Amino acid sequence: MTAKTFLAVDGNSILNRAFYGIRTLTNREGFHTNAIYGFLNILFRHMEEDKPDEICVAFDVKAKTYRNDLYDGYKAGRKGMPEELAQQVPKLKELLDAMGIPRLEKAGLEADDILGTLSLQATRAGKRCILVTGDRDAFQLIGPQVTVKLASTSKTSSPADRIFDEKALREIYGMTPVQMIDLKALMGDSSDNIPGVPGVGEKTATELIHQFGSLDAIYMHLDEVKPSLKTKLENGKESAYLSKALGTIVRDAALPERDYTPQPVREADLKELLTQLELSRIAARYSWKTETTALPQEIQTIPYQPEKHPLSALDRIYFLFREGCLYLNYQGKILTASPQLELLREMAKHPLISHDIKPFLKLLYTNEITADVEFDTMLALYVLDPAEALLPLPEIIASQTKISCDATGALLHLSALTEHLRRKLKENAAEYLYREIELPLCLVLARMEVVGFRVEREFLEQFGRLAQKRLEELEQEIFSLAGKAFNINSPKQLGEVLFTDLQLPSGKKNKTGYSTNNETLERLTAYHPIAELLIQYRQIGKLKSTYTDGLTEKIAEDGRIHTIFMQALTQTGRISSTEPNLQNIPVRTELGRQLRRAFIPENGYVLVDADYSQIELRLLAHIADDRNMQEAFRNGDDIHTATAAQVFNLPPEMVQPQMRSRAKAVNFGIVYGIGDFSLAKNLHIPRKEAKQYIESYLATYTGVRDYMQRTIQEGKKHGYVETLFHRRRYIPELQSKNAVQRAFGERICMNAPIQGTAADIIKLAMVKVDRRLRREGFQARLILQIHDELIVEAPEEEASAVSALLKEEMEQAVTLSVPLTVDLKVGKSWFDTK
DNA sequence: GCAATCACG
DNA sequence: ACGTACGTGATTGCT
Repeated sequence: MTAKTFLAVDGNSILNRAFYGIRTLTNREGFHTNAIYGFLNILFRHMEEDKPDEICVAFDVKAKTYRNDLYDGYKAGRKGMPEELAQQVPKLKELLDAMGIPRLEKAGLEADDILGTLSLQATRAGKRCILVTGDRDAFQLIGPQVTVKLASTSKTSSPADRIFDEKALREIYGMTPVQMIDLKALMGDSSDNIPGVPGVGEKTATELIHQFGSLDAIYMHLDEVKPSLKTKLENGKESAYLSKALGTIVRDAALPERDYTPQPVREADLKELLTQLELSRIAARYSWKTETTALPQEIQTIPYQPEKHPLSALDRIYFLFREGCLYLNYQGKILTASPQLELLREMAKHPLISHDIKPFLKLLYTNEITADVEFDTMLALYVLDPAEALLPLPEIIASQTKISCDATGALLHLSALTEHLRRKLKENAAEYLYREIELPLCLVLARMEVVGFRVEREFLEQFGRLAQKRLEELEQEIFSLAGKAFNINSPKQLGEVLFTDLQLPSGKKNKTGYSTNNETLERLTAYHPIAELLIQYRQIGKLKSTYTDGLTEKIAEDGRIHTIFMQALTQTGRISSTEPNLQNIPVRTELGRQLRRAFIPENGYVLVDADYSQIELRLLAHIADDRNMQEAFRNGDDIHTATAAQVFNLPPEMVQPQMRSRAKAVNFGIVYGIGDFSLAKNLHIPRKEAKQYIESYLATYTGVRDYMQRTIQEGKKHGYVETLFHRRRYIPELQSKNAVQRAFGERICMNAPIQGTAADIIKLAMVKVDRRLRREGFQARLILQIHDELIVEAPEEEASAVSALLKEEMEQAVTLSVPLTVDLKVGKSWFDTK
């Protein structure tokens, strides 16, 4: 049986930290709640980290302590508690009582004396003791079974940085816990008005302790100290011993040894208190059904309703946030400023309008500032014409409003651009797409970026070392087969080795010479053993450079990778992921897939992975209105088998694996606007045969055939194609004089509405999933989207409820002529969600 | 800064 | 005669 864990919290110290560390927060009546909110979050965090068997929160009592009898200057000059904090203390005590958390206070004792005494009692009872405080004085209490955790309100520092034990003390200060008392006796502590020895600061005090070991020893060996210091020490002797008495935490106070096991929560009382204080985020941690709990105040999009709220232009803030610098249009004047907290809070009182607002939203989220987002011109333009959204702002303004301006002047014309885009959205019937999908999604993506994906650095590094070893072995074998050393990573040098030195049959050429890509190497395996080695070398080299090394560099202080989602980049409506790209982590090969073991959830959490099954083919069936294909999906058939059965005119049970895989290739190809040449290449079959497959396919799915014709016609007629939600893509290639370009344009006509509608749907699902997770008080949060797949990091106990929520919101996001189905997996790593 | 290569949906 | 399936991002070599 392992030792029990006892968690003792310095209530006053933590309350102070929380009060000064968290922005002002009040309920509607103006009662301050920031210290309570911060205190409870810190308490919860440590309870989750340490899972203590017993807990005690200690408070000071407003009374003289024996220290005031010793020295009437003790803590003199310290300001009294501000009223905003003082009012929160009794409420916090009520809350703790309702939560069943034991607390303790005793006249004449300070909270750290209670911690000192409790920690000694706990040690004697054979328990592990963890002290949570914001005060480094507690280091003197450290012992073999006693550790100190310094609390902070920031979520960024890792728990390990805040845990102090004997070893840490030795490494950081080179001292034992007891020596910390003497250190302070010498150097004093201005915050408690402890005098110490005048003229002796931290540096001298530390040297003295290191040299002599203790205060007593110093005074026994005063002659060994240089004269100037000796005088200071002699004069300050009384003060030093007084300081030592003041700075020594009491460990033998008369406290009854009672049971500090947490008691059952008094639900009704706690709920009432939290409702009164409007601490819905805290309430959300308790699994009540939320009939009355108000929505946590967060960043939200707000509608444009000029008839209801005739806002003047001055009510809104038009601004740009670029490279860490804020540019505001304030009453017609351009202000440049750094994003200071005060300014952010001031800005957040107004409806916000910007071009590319996501980086600013991340700033608000990290500083827990709430806001209303009214318009983002980049996102509006993106749904109207994705090719334009990333152009420099002055070019956008010029092309949209015929106003010419420079980069600074652009800010002055943001309102004109906004009004113009509002009209265009209406014209294109794209208001829903913009206001209910793209704009709210921006808030979701900002949060996902801030949260990040936890990664196990050790795993990646070990993987990298193994890869490096294997690469070196392969390199030697390759050089020996090639008969010389060369740069394997240079396609040019490799081509020379393969096609000149070794005289292997060259195949495809590219712009610069012979191709050495994987397809070529596969072909060469029939001629020379070097090909197989090169394939391996390339694969492992890729894993090492891009994934092992590349990802390790991107791990942030918090142990997580924070990708950036580009929301206005792709021409189809998909989002992309950069720095690093988390949407192309290997999965197709077994070796590469192992890397996913590095992607893990926070402790006590799991990953929930939900992916749409065949969403693009289902959308093809719906959009093309192909009754035959719809039938297969409605029956729940395996679509590739069903396709093979139809095309080869066989009953499904007679379909052979090779037939299914060919049907699968055709199904994929069709979505891209396939040609016989490419299908032939893909399947390694004669072009004629490929042509035959395509013809049979289109004869089977006549709805698809007609749709392909129709969408190309539409594209040529209007110059653009649209998704179900009216996301537009203009296709200038259709006007090209180059037949290859025109054919490309036609394939875009066929593919963009399908790929784009799939993007619209998963985006809508993300907005809905995120909204429900927060409304219903889950701790779970979205962390990644990979085109047809969502990954949520959820506390273990929420896993099943979150799975159900994901499935429901994703499958029901839209109603089509075919069902959408979602597959779910839960695991302790991304690898385990296969 | 481009081309080649390869990782993903 | 021509080139040949949609959408992305990161790394490497080379000019």
